[in-house]
Amino acid sequence: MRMSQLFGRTLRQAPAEAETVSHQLLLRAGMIHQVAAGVYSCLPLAWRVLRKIEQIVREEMDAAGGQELMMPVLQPLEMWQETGRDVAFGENLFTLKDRRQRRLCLGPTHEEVIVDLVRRHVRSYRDLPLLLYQIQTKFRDEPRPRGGLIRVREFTMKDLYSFDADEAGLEVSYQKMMAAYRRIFLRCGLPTLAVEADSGAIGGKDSHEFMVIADSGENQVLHCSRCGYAANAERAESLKPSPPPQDRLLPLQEVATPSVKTIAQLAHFLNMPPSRTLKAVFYVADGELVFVTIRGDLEVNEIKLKRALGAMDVRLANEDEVKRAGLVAGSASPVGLSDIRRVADLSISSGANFAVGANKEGYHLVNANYPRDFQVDLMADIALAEVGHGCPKCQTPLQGSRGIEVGHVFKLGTFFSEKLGATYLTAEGVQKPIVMGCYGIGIGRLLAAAIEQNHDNRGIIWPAPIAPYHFHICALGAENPPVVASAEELYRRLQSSGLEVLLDDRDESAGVKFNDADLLGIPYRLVVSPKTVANGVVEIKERREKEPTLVPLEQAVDYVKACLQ
RNA sequence: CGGGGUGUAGCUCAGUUUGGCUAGAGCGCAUGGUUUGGGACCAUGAGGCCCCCAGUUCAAAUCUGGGCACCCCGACCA
Repeated sequence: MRMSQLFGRTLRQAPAEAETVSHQLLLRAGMIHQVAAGVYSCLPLAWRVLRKIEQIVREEMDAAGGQELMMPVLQPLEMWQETGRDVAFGENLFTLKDRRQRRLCLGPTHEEVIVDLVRRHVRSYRDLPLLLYQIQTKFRDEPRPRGGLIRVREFTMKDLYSFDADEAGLEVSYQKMMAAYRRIFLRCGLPTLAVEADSGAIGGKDSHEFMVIADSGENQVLHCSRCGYAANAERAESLKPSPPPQDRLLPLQEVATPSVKTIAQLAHFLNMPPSRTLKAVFYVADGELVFVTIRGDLEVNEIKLKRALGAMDVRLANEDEVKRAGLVAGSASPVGLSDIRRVADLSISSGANFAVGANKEGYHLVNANYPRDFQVDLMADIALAEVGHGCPKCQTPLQGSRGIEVGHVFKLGTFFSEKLGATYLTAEGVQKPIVMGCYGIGIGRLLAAAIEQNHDNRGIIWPAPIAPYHFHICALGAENPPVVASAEELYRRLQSSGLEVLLDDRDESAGVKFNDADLLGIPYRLVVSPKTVANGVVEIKERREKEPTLVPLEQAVDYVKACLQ
């Protein structure tokens, strides 16, 4: 490709709306253009990268036994009503009506469609296992698109679905995919961390996210440097710090605590650490007010709470709802309460003689102990794991990082096959639901993550396997006939050797060409100038390196080919 | 949905507080010339629905009301 012909223009300054590095560089390199919030056009350079990533993904999916197919974006809403996921997705689902007023949606994912397809074709255990995938556009009306290609409303995703006869089969498929994912990200030049993840309302037991560690990541990841435990903070377990030991249980006692509202104030007022207090937090779970109690030094993890309650939707209660339930915010506790659902974190039984609210404005109780002084309806781990807590496996303090989720694998179990009647006959002639898994990779997000991970202050540094071109020839002196002739010949020779080459044949100064080359981040830069022509050499520099190598012109093609090995 | 912010040339931004002549700068773009190893220089030029609608006024980029879009934080995100 000739730079003089390439569609897209580089920018010296990044548009003001871009904040994350990948977003800025994609805009400055002229690779993407925003059409609406979370909706982008990809210009030729970006499209080449996306196709390369897709191809790597495709090869690995095929190698793992996957079969590629293609399903529609446009889907009848009825299918979603059958599984109840129209409600689960809620506003995130783009819906529309056709001319006959039939309701449709733009697929945010394809479980419904593929299960509908598979149930018509799979009859017997002999038809299993099956691994089917597509690389397809998805639509999700995200509440807040952000970070350029990091979080968008229309995006390309590879989604593979596994169909097995039983849990053991699912485990095999799951491990195959985990291994394939590792290879994919490795081939794309991206170090990733597989972390335990929340599987959501639908998912089964196991789920892993593949995280690219980057400061711009949206996810908090906790990991243990000793045993390798790693989990999304949404789901991580941890050993909490121990509160001061208590010799014996003391009698419950009321104390006046004028204008004490927060845990910090209470701890200060009573001169005890927050870990000797219990805090009350009020949530609304699927419309029902829930009273949540947790040790004062810990935070509630809403996702764990949601899972513990088996709720579709959990949110903090507002002031009104709290008042109407007769609760005293700032002085609430489960002591003496019974007409409301009470949930507690396991931490309330680690420690003793807690300070809690008296359910009376201006008063608290000291020496509250579970279960002596109060009961709960549900006790579970609903605490947010934090950096510094102990690793649940080996007790080492957990470390934290930010991560970009580029892949996610789930064990779905039989949720969809049961809802939609996807069954098979066992060798014994028994009808059973198919056991499913699903496995996604965001192609565009992977591109963005690759930039987040591979750049310097001059621009992008593409990992070679996904670079839009491998070689970038800078012809310095576009009006100098020997230089032009030499650059053109080099360009032809590289191309006819099957190499992907970008030729900067523009009438621009050396500075402009070098800066653009650094910005675009092609792995190897080849300089042809009056000097190199006079010496019969070409100057070859790796994007990551500082110093170039001089290579005799006649050896250039061989040298360059060897670079790619 | 809550909080904050921004909409003026392709990009970055001034001008809006205190209404007033033909709306500006830098970069980019076009043409010509001089340059050519890290974003060169000179000259000339093109380019504007000042986000939209309504209002106030002799007069609105500027004031008022309403709307829209985009960005950031949070909520949310099988």
